Amino acid sequence: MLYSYLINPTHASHRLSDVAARFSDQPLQETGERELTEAAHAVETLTPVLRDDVNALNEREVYETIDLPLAPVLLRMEKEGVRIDSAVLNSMSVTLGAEIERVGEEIFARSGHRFNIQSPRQLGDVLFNKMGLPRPLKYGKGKVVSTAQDVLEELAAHNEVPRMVLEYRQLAKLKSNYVDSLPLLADAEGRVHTTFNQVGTATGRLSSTNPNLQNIPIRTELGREIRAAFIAAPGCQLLSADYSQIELRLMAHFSGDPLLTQAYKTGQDIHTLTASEVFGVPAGQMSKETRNRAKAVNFGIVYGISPFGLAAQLGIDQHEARLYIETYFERYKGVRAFIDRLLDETRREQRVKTMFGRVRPIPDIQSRNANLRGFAERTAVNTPLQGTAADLIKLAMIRIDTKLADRKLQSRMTLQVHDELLFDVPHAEVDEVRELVQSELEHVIELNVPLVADVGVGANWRDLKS
DNA sequence: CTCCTCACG
DNA sequence: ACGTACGTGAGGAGA
Repeated sequence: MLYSYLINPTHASHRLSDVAARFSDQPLQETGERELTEAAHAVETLTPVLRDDVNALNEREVYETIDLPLAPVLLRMEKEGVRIDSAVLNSMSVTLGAEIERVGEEIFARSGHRFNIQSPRQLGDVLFNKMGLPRPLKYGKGKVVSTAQDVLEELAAHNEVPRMVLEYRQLAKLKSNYVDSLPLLADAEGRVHTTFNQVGTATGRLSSTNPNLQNIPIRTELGREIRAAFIAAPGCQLLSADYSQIELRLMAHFSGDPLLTQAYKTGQDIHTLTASEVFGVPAGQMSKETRNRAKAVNFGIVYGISPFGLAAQLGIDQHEARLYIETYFERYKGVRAFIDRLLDETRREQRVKTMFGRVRPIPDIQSRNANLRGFAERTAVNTPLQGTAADLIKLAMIRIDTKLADRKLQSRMTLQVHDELLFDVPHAEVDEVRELVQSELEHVIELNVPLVADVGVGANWRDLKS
């Protein structure tokens, strides 16, 4: 919100916003005199308007203590870049290309048709018309029958082709999005330089473009191979520090819920606790599966839970999901009370705020359209959590940047991935910087529960050891 | 250009 | 009855 009022095209003239967009996305060396003149004019014209907006929304605090001092930090991170091993990626490209070819031929053979697997329209035609696989009931609404992941996973029970399509898609995605594109963007030192957009999200998070370095794979083994190609600078180690469950800890802090607060104060496993409370399974004899279902419930709380969403996530029916949610709120009474208060305030004010006063308008909270209102309510719950987490890591980044400079350290902060920071750290500085970064993250502000940051160090972004 | 899909937190 | 989990960005298809 802050930045949407700062630079958002919808709030400025198209001409000026175009200039601002072009300017912000371009290296200074490649910016000509004419563009600089236009940019200067844009700044001169926009400044008084935007300053008034910031004042009107009482966003001076968040602007002056967080977003303004963060800007030069982000600039340094962009210029520093992240080192990649292009040889590793180029070799992966060859392997992936062969795999894609092989799986593609297999799909053609098993389905009995040759078609463009990457076309959802052609794929849907083959699966549902030509092969006669069961059309998903709930996804028949649009023009094209959905062939999204969850649909194909359902179909995998009936036929082997959907599973092969999912594999094909995974391989194609990794190849085109990361393996083939990143080496093209590396500079002479093998470093890639993202652009952080500080003024593009609704919650106050950063985003990362050209390339997006905030969505580098990690969740699958094959994806993690790509992370291994992100390597330390010569003479350095990579150091990564990430917050543990910061949004749920903020829920504990904001709500003051006794059970949640006590759990974090005593270092309990929160997903195991939720599983015991909601599913009634004793912590001692709990399966991974049960804990994972509880983890989905906890995620749901942060997202602004709904029976529909939880049901879809867990693959259960909505009535069962509703029971889980009711049980959750009976156990975590303070969480329910907090959400009730928050929604009341949002209905009155038609906006939510983060801990540092970052504002997001939620006009749809008053809508007579239940669908829009539902969106608005979930947004109202999620934004203070996601947005405050964004405030906190930004503040920590500013302080870390200052301390690294004050102590004349050669370590460099290179990336932010929402709840994680990445650094290039000379071997001799590892112990000191590990301590510095962890401490700044964990003590960035005092809450009524501890903030916990985990730190890992290694030669690449995949093989980190605490 | 929009839509679909899927990578991340 | 309806129908979405919150927040992003990128590549490919198809118009």
